[in-house]
Amino acid sequence: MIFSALEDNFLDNINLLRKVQAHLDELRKSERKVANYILLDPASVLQMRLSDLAHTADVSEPTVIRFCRALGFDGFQSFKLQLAQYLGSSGNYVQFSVSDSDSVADVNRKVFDATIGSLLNVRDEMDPVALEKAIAALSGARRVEFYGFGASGSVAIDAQHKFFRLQVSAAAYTDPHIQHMSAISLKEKDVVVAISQSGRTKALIQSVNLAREAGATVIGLVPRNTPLAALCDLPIHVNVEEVEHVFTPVSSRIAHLVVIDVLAMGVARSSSEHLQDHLKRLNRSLRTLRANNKKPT
Amino acid sequence: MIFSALEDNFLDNINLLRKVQAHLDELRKSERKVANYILLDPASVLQMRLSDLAHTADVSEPTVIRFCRALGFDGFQSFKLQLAQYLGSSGNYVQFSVSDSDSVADVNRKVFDATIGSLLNVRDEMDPVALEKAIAALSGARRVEFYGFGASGSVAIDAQHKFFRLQVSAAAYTDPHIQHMSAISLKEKDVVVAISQSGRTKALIQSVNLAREAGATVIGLVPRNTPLAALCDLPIHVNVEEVEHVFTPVSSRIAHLVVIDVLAMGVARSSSEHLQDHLKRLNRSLRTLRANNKKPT
DNA sequence: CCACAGGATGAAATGATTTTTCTGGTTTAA
DNA sequence: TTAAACCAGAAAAATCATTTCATCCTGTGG
Repeated sequence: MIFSALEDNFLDNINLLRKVQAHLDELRKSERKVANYILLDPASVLQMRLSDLAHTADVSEPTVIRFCRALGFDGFQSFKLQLAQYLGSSGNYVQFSVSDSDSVADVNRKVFDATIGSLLNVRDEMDPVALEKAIAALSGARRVEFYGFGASGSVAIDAQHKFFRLQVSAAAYTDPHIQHMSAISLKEKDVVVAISQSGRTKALIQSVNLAREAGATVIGLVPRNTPLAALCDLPIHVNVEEVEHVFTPVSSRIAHLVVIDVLAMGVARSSSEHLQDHLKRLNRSLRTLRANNKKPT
Repeated sequence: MIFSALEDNFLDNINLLRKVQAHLDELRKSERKVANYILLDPASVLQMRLSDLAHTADVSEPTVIRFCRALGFDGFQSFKLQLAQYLGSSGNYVQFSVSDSDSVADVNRKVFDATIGSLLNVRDEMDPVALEKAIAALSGARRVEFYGFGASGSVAIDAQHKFFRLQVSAAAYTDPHIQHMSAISLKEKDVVVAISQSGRTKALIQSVNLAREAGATVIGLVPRNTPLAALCDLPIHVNVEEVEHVFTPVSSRIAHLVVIDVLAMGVARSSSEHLQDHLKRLNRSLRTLRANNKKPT
């Protein structure tokens, strides 16, 4: 009972609809009608009064209230407010395409919102267990190499950057030959992070195979159900449904970057205070490369 | 009058609080009390009834209603719902710091949310006019070069990538010497995009100076009020307030990437159908580098 | 300096909507 | 088959938002 209460609380702020779904089977029959309608068209509920919803779901008004109470809310109003917040947080950021009539401000908004939408999706789809394993592997690694081509190449470089700062011996290779050469020289305590938006890049598959043969652990930032996902020791699934359209921005590389952030944060956390000292010193030394606030002459 | 109505409509779905702010001076004195309280602590309003808010703001209940109407809402309820949606969309994603007691799932959530929060901020702070000018400059450019160091280096590389696809002659330099050499060889129709998280990197300032002397147009993705911002022809301000803490992820580079996406989208839009053909062919040719769905042997 | 017009404000009445109570019906288990 | 528990809705009650209207300012012209 306590556990379920905690869980409720956890879900509360995350995903109301998921919570409704989860409670479906502990609801009474007619309350379930309400739940089903809400799941069907949550947005429309916002404009409704209690009696509207009751009528639409074909139940009486007290039933709707009992439904709200069953989910832990004070009443209908309080439920509606939560719903509004939830819809506000996830409803707005949708796939889109830019049309010619859009102003630059529109384009700006759409690109940002699409990116945010992707991030929200990826965030909720993330598998904490896979992350945990990956963080453990990275923390214990003797050496970490990041492989990627094209847009994922710059993700790899960025990742190298991040892990450098954590005093992890890191490299990023975006050239297939070098990748292969490096892969065959890996040892057991080494970790490879393979980054791919398609999950099917031939050269990368080959690098991963070589790395595994050499005994290294391979973490993959790849879409689910792809050849690369099947090949990695520790696949981290990053699924960004991208409409295949020239005017759709590619936000999957951004999702990848954020996942790298999560991994880096995890590694940093699991490391010693010694590292934190190091990071402070690093920040200080970077400052000498900067000009101060005076207008340059 | 029509214009203002349009503008209202525009702001409606974007940022309720900003809308309240904008209407401040056309409100009556006591209505303004309501507005001020709401701006002060919007979240608390959600739990309040009409009479609570009236009492807290030290006005009568009809006044609160008149305030809501003045903003174009049906009444108090409808205002509260909008507010809930707005707070849901931007309120949740706040700065944070990871603590030792956090689970990996928590870390994941926090890192994503912080990133999303930054993006929302940057999105709303973006100056469409600056963007428009930058897009115009890029569209007309003979050659585009991206300069950046460190984390901004990988942003530069990513940008080059993106613009390559648009058949723009693009280069990315992350080495100061090469930057300088390239900068002095630029011509008038060339464009440099200088990317910096700090806005004060000495070497980058120098490169920008050289590029300007050579006659090139310099676009800057830089924080406001920094030496680099002052130096660029077309500064695009990207302000990510980052708490200076080792365990805070650096999300400004992600904001930069999204801004690059916006620029690329803008350039793509303003270009010919010929380009769109090109992009389709490009996608097809990339496909040959990929394995198909069969499990690799 | 006063009187008056006009708008701004709040008290109280009104009306809408939510919530509670209670009763009739239905299932379940002995 | 019957009692017990449970479920659902009608109607009453309570709550809360909205409207009406009277009052109070504020500023202006006499």
